[in-house]
Amino acid sequence: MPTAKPTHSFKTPCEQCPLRPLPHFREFSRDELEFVSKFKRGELAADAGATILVEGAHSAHLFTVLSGWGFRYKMLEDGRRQILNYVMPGDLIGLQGTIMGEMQHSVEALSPVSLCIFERDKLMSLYIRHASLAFDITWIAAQEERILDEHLLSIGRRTALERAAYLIAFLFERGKKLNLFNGRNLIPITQQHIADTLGLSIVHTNKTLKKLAARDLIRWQERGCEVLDGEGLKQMAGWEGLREEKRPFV
Amino acid sequence: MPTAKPTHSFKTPCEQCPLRPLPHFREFSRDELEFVSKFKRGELAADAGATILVEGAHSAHLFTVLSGWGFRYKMLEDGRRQILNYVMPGDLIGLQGTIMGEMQHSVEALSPVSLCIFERDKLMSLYIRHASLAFDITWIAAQEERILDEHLLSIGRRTALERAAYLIAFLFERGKKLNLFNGRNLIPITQQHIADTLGLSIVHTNKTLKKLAARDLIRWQERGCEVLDGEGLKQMAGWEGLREEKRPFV
DNA sequence: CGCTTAGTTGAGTTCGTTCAACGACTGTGG
DNA sequence: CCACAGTCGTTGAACGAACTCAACTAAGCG
Repeated sequence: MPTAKPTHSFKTPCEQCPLRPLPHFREFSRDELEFVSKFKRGELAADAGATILVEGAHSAHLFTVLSGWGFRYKMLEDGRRQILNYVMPGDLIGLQGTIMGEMQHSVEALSPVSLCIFERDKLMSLYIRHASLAFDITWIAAQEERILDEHLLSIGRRTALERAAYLIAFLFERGKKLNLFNGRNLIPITQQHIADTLGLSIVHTNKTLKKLAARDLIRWQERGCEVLDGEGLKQMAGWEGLREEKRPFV
Repeated sequence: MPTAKPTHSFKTPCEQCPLRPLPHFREFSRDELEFVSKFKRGELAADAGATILVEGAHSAHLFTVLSGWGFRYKMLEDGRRQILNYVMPGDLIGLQGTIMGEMQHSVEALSPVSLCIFERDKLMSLYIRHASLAFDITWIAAQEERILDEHLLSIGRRTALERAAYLIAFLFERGKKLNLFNGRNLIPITQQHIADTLGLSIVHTNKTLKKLAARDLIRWQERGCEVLDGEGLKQMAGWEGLREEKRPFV
């Protein structure tokens, strides 16, 4: 279990951020970009499987994901693990730790991940000097809350088959918006991750995924889940999909 | 199903807010109080069982709970309901709708509830003029996220007995901090609510609660759950409890 | 007094679990 | 280059948790 995280002092200026041109994100003023650029302290690269943040830690940093896939999770004493949500480019991580002291969940990289590092001490000055960015951070927190609401509904009230369909459709939609697929719609995830997200055992998860595959909705391939029919998955889950909306990020 | 909500133009000044003296909340400066008082537009009273906010609505308001118990929930097409969290004094409701347009969950009163009404249009001016209060709103959103994380862990990975113990211990701790109990530790909730929170059927919920009662952890009484041993519940759930920390509210 | 809501209990069924074993693939060291 | 261990996915069988169906009690209310 690699925990080390190579720190690069390498720093792409925010004005040239590869994320900003994506139609999924809102546009930023010169003024905002300039401030964020000063707020940014450096970059960090994590290998697949590396732990980015640990439950219980008092992180001095706040991160924005630049590229790659990861996930947030919590564990019980005896090792039972629950994946709470997935993190993708544009997502802010470590906000809880920054605002309230201690992290209460861990974050792990699913693929190689690169992150922007921000200084937690400067967050208050962002609130004072750039209300629009402060509002954005609240927006991001409220959005995360929405997603957690939907996950809760899913785990609590959907059947195993619906749950699996929902999760994969969800990851697929997010990945599409962020332009994360090149040709093949491959989500870099193992069945163990799916099981730990859905609150199912790995055996039953496997059998459930086989049912989705039998209906030609997905195909399991080389360390990942290939989505064949995103709409079919949404229909199976009874899920409306994500809202079409420009979102902010820091 | 009562949906009407009697609107009072009655308005307690924030400086005399009954919540502010509670040790659970942080202190506020004169300046902050003055601003919040102007931000407040009125009060609203909801009967037990009344719907305060509806999924899909574009609410023009933001509320802070002044007194009473309520809950947030989402429903699937076919009527399956998932309770996401409970709302209690000091909680902000309608933030999602305010920031992102449309509410994606409903809120219902569990007991008679009174609320402060805020104008959604003035939220931006709060961000511009009072960074500390803006930070507080982010704090509240991040706190809600934490609670949802814990609920997700609970539903996904705890057994039925652990889940039930966790939920009741959670409601009990929150109620205690807010001084909501007078003598008897009675949580105003039905077994149907518990079932819809835990993602269980009502029959199995009943049998699970009986087990907790058999261990003298709770007792079911006149329209509610009486807590006999909060520590025992936490232990049974393997839950650490809420952090001891002053929290903000608006 | 009947009607409704909330809680209780038993019986039978379904869904999901654990246990166990095995195949395919990857990376590593001798 | 092969042997070996480790991870990931797959499958069958037996068990257990949670569900549905159904019937019944008790309390509250018009």
